[in-house]
Amino acid sequence: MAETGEEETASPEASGFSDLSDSEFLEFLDLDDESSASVSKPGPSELPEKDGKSVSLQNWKRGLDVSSPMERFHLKYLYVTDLSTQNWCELQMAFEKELPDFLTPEKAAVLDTGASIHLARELELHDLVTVPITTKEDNWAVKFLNMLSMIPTLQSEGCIREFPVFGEVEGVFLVGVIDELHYTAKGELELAELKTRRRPMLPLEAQKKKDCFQVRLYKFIFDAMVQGKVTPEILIHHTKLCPDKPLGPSVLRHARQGGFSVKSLGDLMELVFLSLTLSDLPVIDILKIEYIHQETATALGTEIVAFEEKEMRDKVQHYMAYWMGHREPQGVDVEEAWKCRTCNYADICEWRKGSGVLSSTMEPQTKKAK
DNA sequence: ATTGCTCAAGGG
Repeated sequence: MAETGEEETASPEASGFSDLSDSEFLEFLDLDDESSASVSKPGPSELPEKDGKSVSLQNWKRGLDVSSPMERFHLKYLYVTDLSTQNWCELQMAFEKELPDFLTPEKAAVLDTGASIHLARELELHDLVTVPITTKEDNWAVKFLNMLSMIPTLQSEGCIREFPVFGEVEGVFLVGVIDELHYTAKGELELAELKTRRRPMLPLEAQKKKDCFQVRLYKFIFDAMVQGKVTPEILIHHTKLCPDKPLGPSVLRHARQGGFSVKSLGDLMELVFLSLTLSDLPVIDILKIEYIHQETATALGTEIVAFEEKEMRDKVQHYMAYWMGHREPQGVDVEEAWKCRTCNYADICEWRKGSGVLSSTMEPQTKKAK
């Protein structure tokens, strides 16, 4: 299985030895956080609100007019986990998108351990090969090549891990990765999502809710893909990929080694589309979440999740209304205010002050005029 | 140039 490795082409003096060998195994995935230091924040802080008149003088160049979060954050698409984070707390997710996140070391360590466990599981099934890439086209090409190698495995009822999914949902393009797909003894296609936990305890209800939402969304997107609803045109429209842009040499080499004679990204997209729709892949029958303890790998619990498409779609629609700029972001309900205790943005968040608890107790007798 | 723009999930 191929894994993309970023290559610095921007700095001319580093052109010599920056290549990663394309057969390098990924032994350490520790991403250096130093790159986040150079994030330039497009200051959304100083928008002059003026007097409410529509600022729609069409030829004002800069986006002074109101824009959706998708535009403000310069997003062409969202990750599935963006929406599950949004399920946890919409405001926290919004803060994370606009401020470079400052994870505490403890939190980072838990995430890191989780990532390692997931990587170890993936390595049980196949080796990883690093393919140097320089463009987003290369990156998607590698993703497609991985899919092309996994689909036949799935078709012959094998087990695959880290399967990419993408598609348009409620007008917004979503990109994600399914942990694992396999068939049960009864021949049903089962999605298995692994969640590792720092403490050997069952997850709280709020955690389960979020995880259930995540796997339902995966099924929704995967099903749409095998049903031919996700076309190359839709993909290109949202991602602005250039199907004719030449692919990097390492990607082309990797494709050839995989037995795919493709010249362009467009070729690959067609191939993936055909493979997805002509392989007789079923929709996902069963959604399963497994919780295990990080340190001991002890099983903590297994959830079989009902699809409940209607509820899931209503939720997505509500979330997308935020992303499209149709409504303001919301914080958690009072009964979930405990989430704020571990939130990095609690001190700059205005939600708790303005919501429920106070406003109801602060107007005691104004209504009792009889 | 008026310039540009994404590896997803990782856990609570």
